Amino acid sequence: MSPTKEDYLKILFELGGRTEQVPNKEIANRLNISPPTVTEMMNSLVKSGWVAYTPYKGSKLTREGTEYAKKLIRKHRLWEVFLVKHLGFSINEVHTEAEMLEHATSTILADKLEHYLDYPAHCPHGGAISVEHMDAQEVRTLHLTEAEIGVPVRISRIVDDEKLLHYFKNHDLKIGDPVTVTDKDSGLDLLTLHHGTSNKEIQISQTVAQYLFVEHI
Amino acid sequence: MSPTKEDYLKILFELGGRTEQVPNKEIANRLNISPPTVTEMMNSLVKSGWVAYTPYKGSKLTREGTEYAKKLIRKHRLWEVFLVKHLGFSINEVHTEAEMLEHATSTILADKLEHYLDYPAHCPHGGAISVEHMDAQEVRTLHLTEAEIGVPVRISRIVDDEKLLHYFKNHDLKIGDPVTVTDKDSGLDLLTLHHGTSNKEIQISQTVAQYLFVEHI
DNA sequence: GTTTTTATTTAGGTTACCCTAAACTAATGA
DNA sequence: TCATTAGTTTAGGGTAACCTAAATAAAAAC
Ligand SMILES: [Mn+2]
Ligand SMILES: [Mn+2]
Ligand SMILES: [Mn+2]
Ligand SMILES: [Mn+2]
Repeated sequence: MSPTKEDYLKILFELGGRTEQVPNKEIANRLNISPPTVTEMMNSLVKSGWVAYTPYKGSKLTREGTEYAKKLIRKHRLWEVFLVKHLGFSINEVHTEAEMLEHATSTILADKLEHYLDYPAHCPHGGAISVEHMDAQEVRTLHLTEAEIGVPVRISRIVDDEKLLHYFKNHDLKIGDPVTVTDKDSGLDLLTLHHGTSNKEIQISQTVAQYLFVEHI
Repeated sequence: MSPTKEDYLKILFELGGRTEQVPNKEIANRLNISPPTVTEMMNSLVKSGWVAYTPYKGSKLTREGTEYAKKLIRKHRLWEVFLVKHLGFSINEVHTEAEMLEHATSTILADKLEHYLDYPAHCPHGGAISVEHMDAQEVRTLHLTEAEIGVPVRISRIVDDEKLLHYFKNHDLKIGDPVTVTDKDSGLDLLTLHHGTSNKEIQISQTVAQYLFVEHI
């Protein structure tokens, strides 16, 4: 498996490809490549058994594809922990580094690294590290946009994208913070929430709020 | 620069390409690729300024090529130190892992890793890590085959190749050991040496002894 | 229920990195 | 010096991973 193909599987996983069919365009957007390239690659991934692809509908990961993606994400997150905890990188910097290291990591290396890090449960962005816990986290957490108004929740995960991380930092939102959604305005694409620790009112875009995951307290 | 091209530069460096012209065949042998592929790649490396190539004669690294190779080797060796000292890999295992990690390492990452490791002077195989010390080590050390008979020397570096490391381990030779060459037989390709610590006599092949570096005590 | 728009695929093309077979150059040695 | 051999290059070809332009299918709008 080439780094390129590994990244396709990972993106597919992140876009919900283990349960739903992901349209080509979403993959193309995420990876900044042209749609025909995605079609071509999906056919190739089908041939090697990682993906089930229905023309004009989209792609789903096979069981093998899902397993592969999870293992890759585990490596990615282990490196992130190492980079932040031991090398002193900031949370916003680690994604790019881990994006490369993940492809250069054997299973043995990942195992030894995990042992060395003392089996951390989450990456700096709140993502579950162990392959077994990834599904559980998926079930337990919900997008901030899905949280009911008035029900207190806790921020548990932030999708690790450079721009998003900056946006959330600028709005003083971080993992562990207790928040309560007080208003959702779809027309203005605005989500208003009450921030538990600072006791302040924060307004963020609903589009961006999709990438903030919370769980019930 | 692709991992492939980076490895070409590194091999060129290891084969003496910063001072002498390295013939295509040697590169082809080392990388297990066909000679025509090497010709093609050398032309490409010339175009980007890393290599000076004389058809039918061989390739030399330019100043820029040499610098690039050294930086890559530094990354390789830093990872080796990390893998052995912190993750508990054996000296024989680390080369393959580092061979991949080196290409996934930004300068910032290398710098932070070096700091974290507390600026080690050598990799587990005795190779100098700092770019400044690489040249000095090159000047100071000599191939075991070049050591004069009767003059005591110390093993300071072993070329990190899986098979070679096994060979040396099987013959109870490791970095730091004081040895004295007692006989060299070119016909039989044999080199006899007296091992200072164990007080035993050891016989190894001269071909292989080329990959053992020593310095005067 | 057409028409228009959007998404996807097909067709054809490029570059990087690999190959084998054949031609050629350079070194060796009779 | 001329023939053999070893090393290198040229010629031609393949796959992976990208692209644009054009054709086609599906969804949305009228
Ligand atoms: Mn990646
Ligand atoms: Mn993360
Ligand atoms: Mn390498
Ligand atoms: Mn080494």
